[in-house]
Amino acid sequence: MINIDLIRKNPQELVERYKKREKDIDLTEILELDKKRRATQQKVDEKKAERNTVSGQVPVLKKQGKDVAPIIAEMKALGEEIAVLDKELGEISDRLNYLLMCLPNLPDDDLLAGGKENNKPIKVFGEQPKFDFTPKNHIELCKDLDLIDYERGTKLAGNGAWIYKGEGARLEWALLNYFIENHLNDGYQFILPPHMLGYACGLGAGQFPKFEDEVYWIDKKGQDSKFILPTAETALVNMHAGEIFAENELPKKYFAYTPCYRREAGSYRAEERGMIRGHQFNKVEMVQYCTPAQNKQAFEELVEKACKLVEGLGLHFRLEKLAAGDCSDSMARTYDIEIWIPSMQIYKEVSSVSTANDYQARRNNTKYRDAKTGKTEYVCTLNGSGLATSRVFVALIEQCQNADGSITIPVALRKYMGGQEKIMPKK
RNA sequence: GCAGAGGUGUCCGAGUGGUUUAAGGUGCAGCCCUGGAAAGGCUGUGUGCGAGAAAUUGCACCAAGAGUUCGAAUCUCUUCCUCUGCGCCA
Repeated sequence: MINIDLIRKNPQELVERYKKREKDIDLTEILELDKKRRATQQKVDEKKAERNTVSGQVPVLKKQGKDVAPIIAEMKALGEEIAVLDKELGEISDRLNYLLMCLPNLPDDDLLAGGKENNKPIKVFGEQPKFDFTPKNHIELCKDLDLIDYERGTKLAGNGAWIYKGEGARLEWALLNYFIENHLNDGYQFILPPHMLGYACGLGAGQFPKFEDEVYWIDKKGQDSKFILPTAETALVNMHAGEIFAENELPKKYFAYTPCYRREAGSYRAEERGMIRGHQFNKVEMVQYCTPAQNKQAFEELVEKACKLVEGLGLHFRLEKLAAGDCSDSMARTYDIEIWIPSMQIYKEVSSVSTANDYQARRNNTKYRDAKTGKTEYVCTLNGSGLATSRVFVALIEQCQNADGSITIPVALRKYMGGQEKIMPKK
């Protein structure tokens, strides 16, 4: 959520800043409603103040033997006036709040304007592998090595579902273990959150109302229902909703493993077969809560951690700074890690590291108490995948394949696979 | 899922319609006392939305929402959660 003071003070400047996101935002209704809300509240407050004082005197007057009937009648009329105004105030506030909840985050100043086309590679790690044989794509490899069963996955759960089996399951699990151990070593706290979350979590993370139709609802869509999380961020970023941290508790560093469940409605394309995009994929997610002063360093730390994980697998990838329009609506700044998929001749996102600044904290009311001033301020929340396994899996088996059809397991994963060095084709 | 008991501030806990600061304690902060500390004493002590240059001040908040009433922590309804017991458990 955007600080409404900023909107009051300089709406035109905000409109300009949103243009970097290629969004035309009209703030006039918000400004009008805000004015109206304050005026109405003032009226209601005055009338309530009157009712409080007058009603409070009733028992006193009664004791003195005075006739209170006229006062009660008067207050009844006043009460009806209050009810009308209160209802009006409620409607104004609801609408205003809804509009504020729909406003995207402000992009950080140093971001380039525009969309995807203005994303900027910052650093390239490793080199594109050269093959002196005809490399297979990951679907062929998974079938020949019997790692993934696509047909039966579809039989069980339809399009966009697959089954990890045998060494495939083991490789996936090894990746998760490798990530987890890394985060533990860096002092992050391991969280296994519930997968079914209440509506407030989606709203607090900034995913609702916009993405209400992109998640799976348990029962029915709506505020009194639950949805299955599309990323562990949704859970992690709401754990401290409504709480006030002491400044010395920050930064707070968490990571969680969960599958991520997404409808991905209408987003499939022919080239995204296999495990490039599925309704369920595994991910380890990192989240930090920190003060605004710690924000920059926390962001760099998360980027570095994500890079280190891919680097440790010896895979070729690049780090990209996203242009304002390509950052998701809740985020002020995002760096993507994109991994090389040889068969597609393209880099695909395996991690997205972002800071929301105080945008999410304002939505779910997460604060800290400044040690010097004693005042409460909103925290900053940051998140980064560390990492999403399904695409790392794809890149890994494609980049590490050999002429004989086997794949070489990265050294970092071997201890999670009983020391095994290669996965050999069956036959 | 059924039945009973609950949900009050940092925490403990009183409060079952009214003299309006939600008692009292505890914790925390400041001050007094002390050579220093403990004990003791005094003062202060939440969040949100408004008004005001500021001091200050209005409203709201006793799990959440709705209702009854001149007036609700207190009464009614709905929902959520916790505890105890029973039931269910692929």
